[in-house]
Amino acid sequence: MDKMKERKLSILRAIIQDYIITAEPIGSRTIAKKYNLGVSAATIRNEMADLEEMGLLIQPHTSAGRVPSEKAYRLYVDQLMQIKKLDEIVEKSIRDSYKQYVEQIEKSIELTAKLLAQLTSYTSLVLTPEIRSLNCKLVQLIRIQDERILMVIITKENVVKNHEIVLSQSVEEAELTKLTNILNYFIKDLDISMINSELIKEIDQLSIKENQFLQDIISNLKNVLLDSDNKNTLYSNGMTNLLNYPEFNDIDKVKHFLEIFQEKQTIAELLKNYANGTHIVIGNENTISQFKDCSLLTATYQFNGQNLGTIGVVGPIRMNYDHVVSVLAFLSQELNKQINQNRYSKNTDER
Amino acid sequence: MDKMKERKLSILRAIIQDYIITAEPIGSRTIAKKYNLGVSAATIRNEMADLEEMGLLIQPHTSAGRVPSEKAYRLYVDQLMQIKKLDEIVEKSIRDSYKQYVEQIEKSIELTAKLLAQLTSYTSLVLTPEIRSLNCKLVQLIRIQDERILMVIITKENVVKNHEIVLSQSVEEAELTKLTNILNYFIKDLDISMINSELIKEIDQLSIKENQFLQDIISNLKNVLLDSDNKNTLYSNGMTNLLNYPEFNDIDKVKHFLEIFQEKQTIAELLKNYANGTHIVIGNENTISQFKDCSLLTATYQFNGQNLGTIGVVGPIRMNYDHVVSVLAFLSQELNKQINQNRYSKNTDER
DNA sequence: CCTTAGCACTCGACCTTATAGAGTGCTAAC
DNA sequence: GTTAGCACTCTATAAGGTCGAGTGCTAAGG
Repeated sequence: MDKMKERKLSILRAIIQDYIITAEPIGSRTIAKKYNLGVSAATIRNEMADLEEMGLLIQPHTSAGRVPSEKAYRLYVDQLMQIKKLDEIVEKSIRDSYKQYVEQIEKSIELTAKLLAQLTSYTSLVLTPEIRSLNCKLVQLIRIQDERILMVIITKENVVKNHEIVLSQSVEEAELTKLTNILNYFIKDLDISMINSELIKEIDQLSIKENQFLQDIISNLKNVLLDSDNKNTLYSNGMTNLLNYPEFNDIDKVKHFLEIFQEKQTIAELLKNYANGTHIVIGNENTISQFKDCSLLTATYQFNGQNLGTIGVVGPIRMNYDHVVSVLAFLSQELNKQINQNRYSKNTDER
Repeated sequence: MDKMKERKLSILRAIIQDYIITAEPIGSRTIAKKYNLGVSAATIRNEMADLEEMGLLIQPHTSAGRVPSEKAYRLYVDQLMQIKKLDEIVEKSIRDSYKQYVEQIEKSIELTAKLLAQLTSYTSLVLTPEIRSLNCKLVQLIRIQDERILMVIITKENVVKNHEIVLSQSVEEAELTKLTNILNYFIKDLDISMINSELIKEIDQLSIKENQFLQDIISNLKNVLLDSDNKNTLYSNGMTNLLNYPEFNDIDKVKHFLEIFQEKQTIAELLKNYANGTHIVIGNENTISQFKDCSLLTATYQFNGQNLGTIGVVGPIRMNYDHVVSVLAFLSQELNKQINQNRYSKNTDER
């Protein structure tokens, strides 16, 4: 009984692996010949009929071979696949490419998107850290012109964010310096959630005008940190990679798929649902209609143990899951190293 | 003689305008019926034969109608087309959308890309200002950590640019403030080309350490202003729009076309060739192979009379030239207003 | 001499039909 | 339980046929 089941699984695995490569329905003969399972095509045929009954295989039509169902892929990724380590040479070359961007988070993240697409031949999705999840290290106010000022926010993770503010009245250079100092005195190392009205009260001893400025600025700061416009952005690469796969031979499908990439915010929102651990989302398990014909694999990267963002790959359901999982694991690990190295040294021990 | 030529041109215009809409070879009957030229199909047939001999029309095969050649489009845009003003209502709604981003150059430019794509149903290309062409108003140095500092550059046009610098040794807060002041004293209102070694000599009276910092910073500043990595970036919108047109029904064409959009720098370089006035580049007149099947229309936007960047539209050769020209003209004009308004008021009168 | 109606001709688009072959399910023998 | 054999199914591909839009040419008319 168990042995039989074993054989069924072997056959299923063979079919899936073959289909991932060929994208064409697999017949019993093919399996019997290519994979040495020690049984004849007829036996395999019987097993395949069983597997079909179990909802794991689908026959496009009577006289065609069989194709794995989404349920089969689910089974495959949960139980059947064996993840291999990446090639040493590949790993080395990846590490080398990261080296050129040491300490440059943004660049490293962008690179990750490029590498993901290159290494998998699918489409990569990489979410940048959401600034609300970070901790302010420093806020600098710079006078642009009259009542327009630039607010530069630097987080502990050394992520930099600019934001222009228009105040209700003109501000002088000296005043701004003072405001910057006050702001930093209170804000330094604070979590966003602690920047609240109490803070404003604490600084009531300032002149009315300065107080007004500060309120303006703080409300802007909160907006930057919390608002939609400044949410995490998405890097994506290799959109055209998918056009190489026969499942995207249909122009309408391509259009439907590419359109979602015009609205990157939607994808960003989606990825945020997978903000911890790794996920494999197959076909109709996807909530976004554009991804119903695709599979999405995700992993995350961290700073100081805290999740910063999600990296992922979209491809056809007939995806090389083993390989993508390896690539994601390795890249997320390298990106972690890249972000975390040397950062504990001085300023970030307290908390 | 001249009258005959007149009729030929009318027929050609009719064919082109019809083909722009239908994308199908036009027969003599169609022209005779749809466009009241007062002559019979037979006459038109004769004229069409002439036009073909002149290289202005092409017959896909013997028993098909005729299609305009690229030469015909060239003639059309040079002599035949009549540009109409945009609809008042449309113009108003465009102006309204700009209003939300008053004084925010970057946002306004992004909006322009979006509007261009929406209004034309083609793909838009919008180049941001190249910072080298701008004039520094202010440079602010912010200490991130140890020897890492952030350089924020603000130009007269209020374009903001960040750049991280790693110095050869650690720097203190106070030192950095001093350096910022020195830098600004010299740099203010200077054209990039004037930030040179002479400047460095002028400040030789500083301590060796500070001098070293300053040299580091200035060389970095020059890099930002001149280097490839900081060249103008490209906004693009409506890439999928083109998939609606029958000339892009071929997956391979789509792939070929979309691939160039992965390498935006190439397109940016291309657009820089059209940095003044308006241009219409038809089909094989394009230097980029990906655009050989397309036409590219460009215009520019200015600050204080100086060209800042290029805006453009790519679409099928069978493009609605009249309309695109109108849209480009209007948007470039509105973008100009948006950028130039209120900016002369205070700081930018000298020069 | 230019214009136009008439007509035979051309050729791709599309539909129909025929054929080949991959793959199946079933049966009977091992 | 496994396997060889075989009739059957169904798609993909090719081949042939028809239709119609559009042409070029000719000859008649203003």
